[in-house]
Amino acid sequence: MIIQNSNFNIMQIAESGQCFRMNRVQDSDERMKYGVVAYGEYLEITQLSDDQLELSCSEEEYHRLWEDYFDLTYDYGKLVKNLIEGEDLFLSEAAEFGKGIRILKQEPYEAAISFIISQNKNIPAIKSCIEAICTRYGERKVCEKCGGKEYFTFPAPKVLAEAIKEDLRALKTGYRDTYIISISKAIAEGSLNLDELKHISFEEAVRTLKKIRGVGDKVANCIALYGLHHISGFPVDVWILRVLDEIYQNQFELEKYAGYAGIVQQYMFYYMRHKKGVA
DNA sequence: AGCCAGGTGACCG
DNA sequence: CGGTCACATGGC
Repeated sequence: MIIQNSNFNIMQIAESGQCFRMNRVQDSDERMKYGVVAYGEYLEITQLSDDQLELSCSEEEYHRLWEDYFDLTYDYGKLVKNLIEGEDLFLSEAAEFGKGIRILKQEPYEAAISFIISQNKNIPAIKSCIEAICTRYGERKVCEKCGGKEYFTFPAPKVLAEAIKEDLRALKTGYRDTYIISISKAIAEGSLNLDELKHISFEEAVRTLKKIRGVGDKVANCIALYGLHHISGFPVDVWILRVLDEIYQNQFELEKYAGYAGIVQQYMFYYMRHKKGVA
């Protein structure tokens, strides 16, 4: 099916470092086409033009799943316009440059494991590690609508709860192996429920998340932002540190963006990496 | 060949 | 609280 949206650029979303299972797939044309696995399903997205995309799903599946996943009921256009017209030159440029980015609503558990793995790894390494985990522990499925494309779902907590440390190590998790098993066990046995954290305040959610082994302030903010859709989340990684330091001399006023700081952060991250020639 | 990567926990004063 | 250090391992 085809959708219209002038703030939806699939290449920008895929390169924005918020999800790790969205990859470019070859198209007969030179068009940007990406595939993503989420919620046990596989979807291909083709950018037909600046404001038009083709999704490889039925309308039923779109309304049941992907419309929410891509946060398509939120008006990013209004926010982008305000930032572009605002006083802050860097943010104005960043919003203009990344105006097709949206904050995805990923599965909380997948976001948690993904960002626990992300620490001290670069994005390509994170992606290959997660893909290896899905191939080893996920469920194999085939997408008939996509020419019989084979894919692996993200494993359930109870599966990784019973994983062997050495097996995880073989998939390049490094010292994070025990973190992965620990959080998975907590969820599998019911002492931790990530979904519940969607319905409490952002601050309280972060406080709870930071009690998990391997989850510090940065990862907690990532889980809150990308897995719980607490868009007040403002993850500070090495790139955002550079922005805060080099652009704002550590005088950035986060309070100005209260309530949607996570979206601002995403434009900053994407733009700074571009300026430094990484992406 | 080293330094860096969407950091965290432990330990220190 | 703020500073330092080890951690496991691929990317570039």
